[in-house]
Amino acid sequence: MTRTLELVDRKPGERCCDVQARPSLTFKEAERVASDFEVLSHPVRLQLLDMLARNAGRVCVCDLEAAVPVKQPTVSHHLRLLREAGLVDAEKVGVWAYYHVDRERLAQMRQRLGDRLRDLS
Amino acid sequence: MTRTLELVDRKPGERCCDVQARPSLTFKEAERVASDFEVLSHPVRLQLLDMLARNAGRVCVCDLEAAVPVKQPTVSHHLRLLREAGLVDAEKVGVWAYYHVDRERLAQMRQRLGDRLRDLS
DNA sequence: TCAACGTATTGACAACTATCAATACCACGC
DNA sequence: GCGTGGTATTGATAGTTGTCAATACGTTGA
Repeated sequence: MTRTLELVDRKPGERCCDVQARPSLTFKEAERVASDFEVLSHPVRLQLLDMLARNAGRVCVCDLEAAVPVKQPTVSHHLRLLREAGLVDAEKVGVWAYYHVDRERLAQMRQRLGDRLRDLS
Repeated sequence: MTRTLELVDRKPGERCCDVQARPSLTFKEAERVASDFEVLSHPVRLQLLDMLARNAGRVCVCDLEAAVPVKQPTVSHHLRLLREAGLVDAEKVGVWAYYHVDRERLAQMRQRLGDRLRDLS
């Protein structure tokens, strides 16, 4: 509403618009939001998260490995990114590592992203 | 619930888990979702989208340029990615280009991502 | 102590992304 | 036509990310 454009009667060299639009999102805030989206922007990480979310308990790395089309070190790499983002956590039992989602952190992120998407719409 | 782990009585070489967890998300589906998240995973694109969403009408490129900490070709690059994702559209008026969000496409994406986030929680 | 096993890390490489200077393109007024 | 001004594209470069073979690490059973 702050923007009632008159698209006629403007010449090169003049202001293109009546009102200079301003961002309401600082770059720093945008960086924080972007990093949320970033961790979700890879298919393997989405598949891993999906498996962990659907399996109420814990899932062992070998099952995760079997479910995605990349090799073990790559799975480990993506699991690390998910851990660093706080979305999942791991527990070692004997030689095995069992992963599970951190439902609270995941809910927080979902809330943040939901809010942001709402603001954009 | 398909997963009632017994974390004891397992030895290396045996199955680590009772039930082999399976993904419910194919790699192809995951790729589609990931590409949605990807376009939102850069701070400059988020700032641009934010500006466009908040300004009911159209915003000219020079205002967008002034609002983000990158140079004109880079702004143009990010605007192109947003266009290719279908989230914004452009209109040329004289020498100027005015951008606006595609509310419908944005709403669709919001719906998709909302659904997906719900599934993950 | 040792060998076997599951997982994490390292290191190297390819692929991709972000960035900007230079330039092309196009509409405009003269 | 010509020059000017706004935007898009090109091309080059630097930085980042994804990938996997090789290896390290830690646990287990013998």
